[in-house]
Amino acid sequence: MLLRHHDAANLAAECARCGVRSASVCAVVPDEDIEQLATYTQHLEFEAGQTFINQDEPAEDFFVVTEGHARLCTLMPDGRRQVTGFASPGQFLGLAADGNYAFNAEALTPLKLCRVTRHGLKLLMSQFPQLEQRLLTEASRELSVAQGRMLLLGRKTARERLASFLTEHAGMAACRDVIVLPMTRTDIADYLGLTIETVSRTLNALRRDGLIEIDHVTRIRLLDRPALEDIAAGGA
Amino acid sequence: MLLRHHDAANLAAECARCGVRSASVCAVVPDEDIEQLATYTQHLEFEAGQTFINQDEPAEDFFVVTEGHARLCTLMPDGRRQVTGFASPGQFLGLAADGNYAFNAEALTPLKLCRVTRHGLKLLMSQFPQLEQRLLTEASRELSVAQGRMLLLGRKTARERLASFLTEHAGMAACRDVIVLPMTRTDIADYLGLTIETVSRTLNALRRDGLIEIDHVTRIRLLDRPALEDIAAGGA
DNA sequence: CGCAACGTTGATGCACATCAATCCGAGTGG
DNA sequence: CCACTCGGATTGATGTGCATCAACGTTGCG
Repeated sequence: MLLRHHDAANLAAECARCGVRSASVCAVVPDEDIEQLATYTQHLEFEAGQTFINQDEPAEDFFVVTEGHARLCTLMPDGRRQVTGFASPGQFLGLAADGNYAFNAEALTPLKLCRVTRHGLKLLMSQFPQLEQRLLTEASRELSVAQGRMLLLGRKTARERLASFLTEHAGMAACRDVIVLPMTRTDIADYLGLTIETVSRTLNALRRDGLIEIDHVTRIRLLDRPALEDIAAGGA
Repeated sequence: MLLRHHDAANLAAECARCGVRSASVCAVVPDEDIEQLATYTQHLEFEAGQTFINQDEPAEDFFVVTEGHARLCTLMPDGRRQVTGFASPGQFLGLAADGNYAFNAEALTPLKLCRVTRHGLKLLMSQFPQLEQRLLTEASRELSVAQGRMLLLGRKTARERLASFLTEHAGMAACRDVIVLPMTRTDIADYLGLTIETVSRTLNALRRDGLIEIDHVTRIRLLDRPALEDIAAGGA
C-alpha cells in the first residue's frame, strides 16, 4: 500500500491505515511533515458497544475508520432514535459538524480509528491541499446518499425500505449476493424508520416471496437481485 | 458590498450577486482572473415553475442562487415525490452530485442564479483555494441539516414535523415571528413526508391550540415560539 | 444449565393515507 | 363589477400500513 507522493488526498486515510510512522508513509513524506502528522493524529481502539462521539458535545475531532463498523445515530429526548448511517473502514466521521456533534457514534464491532483534531485537520489541509479536495468529494457523495435516504424515509414502504437496505449493502460488500450484517434488527429498524417487528415481518415476507434466504440472523442471501432493486426503486 | 482581497471564499457568490463585471469585483481581482471568471460563470433567470436541473442528467453545472426561491426534489417512477430541500439566495446547488444529478430543481418564484461548470469550478478552486474551503464548510453544514431531516422523516409525528418546519423557517427569515411561505401545501407535504390533507389538518390543530395564527394561506404568525420549538424537538 | 439479550409471531390499535366533496381566492373575460 | 373558472386548500368519512402490546422462540455465553 504505497502512497503516491503527489496524492496527499489519501494521506489521512493512509496514516490511519498504516500508523503514522509506518514505512510507506515515512518513505514519501518529509520528516518534518511526519512530525506534524504525529502531533495531530492519534490511533484509537474501541470495543463493540462503546460510544466515542457524543451528541451535543463540541465537535472538536475528526475521525477515519480503519477497522470495524460503527453506527451513527441521533436521539430524541424521549428515546426515539434515528440511525443516520453506518461507517465502515475508510469512511470519514465528523464532516457533518456544525459547532456541536449532531449525533452519537458507537462501535458495532471492535473498532479502530484515527483521530485528528479539527485544528490539526485545518493545518493538514493547508499543507496538503488535495486532502481538502478529497474531503469535499467525500462530503458531496455523502450529501447525495443523504438525499436518497430522505426519499426512503419520507416516501418508501416498509418492503421498499428493506429492499433498498439489502441491495445497498450488497452493492458495497463483496459483489456476492450473500451479505453479512454487522448490526442488530433494532439498528436496522432505526436506520429505516421502522420498528423491529416490521423489519422482521417484512424480511420474512421477502423470504416467502423467494427473493431472499435467511441463513442466519445476520447472514442473508439475495436470490433475485434485479427484482429487489426494482422493488427498492419503487418500480412495482 | 466590497470583496476583501484575500477572502476569495465568497467569490462565486459575489460574482453571482453583482454580476461578474461589477465594480466591486473588478476592483479587487486582477484582470486576467476576471477574464477567467467571465469564461466560467454565467447569469441565468427563470420564471416560477421552470425546471433547471433534471434528475438523472449528468451533473455538469454548479449553481448559486442570487434571487428567489427554488425547490429540490427527487421523484420515484410512480410519481411519489420527496422534496429534499428549498434553496434561498446565497445557497449553493449541485454540491450533492455524484455523477448524475439525483434531484430536480425548480423555480418556486422568479429566480436568478449564477451557473459555473464543474470544470470551471475546479479551475476557480485551484486559483482561489479559499473557495474550496468555503464549499467544504457549506457541505458540512448541509450534511448536518440532512441528518436532522432524517430524524424528522424517520421518527417525528406530523405535529412535530410541522412545528419543526415552522421554527426552521422562522429561524432563517427575518427574526420576526411572522413567516411567509413561498411554497404550496403540496411542497410542504412532500418536504415533510406527509400528505397535503395532513399538513392542512395539523396546521389547523396548531391554530386551535393557540400556537399559531394563519393570516393568509402563505402567511403564518408564530404565537408561542418556545412551545413550538419544544414540540419540534419532541419534548412533549 | 440457565439467564439475558435478541428475534419472531400474533392480536389489536391508531396515526396518517386515501377518497370524496366542498370551499376559497386569484385571474379572466364579458 | 360580477359571473366563471380553475388550481390550490380545507374538511369529512373511511381505509390501511405500520406501531404497539404481548407472548413465545432462539441464540450465545458464563
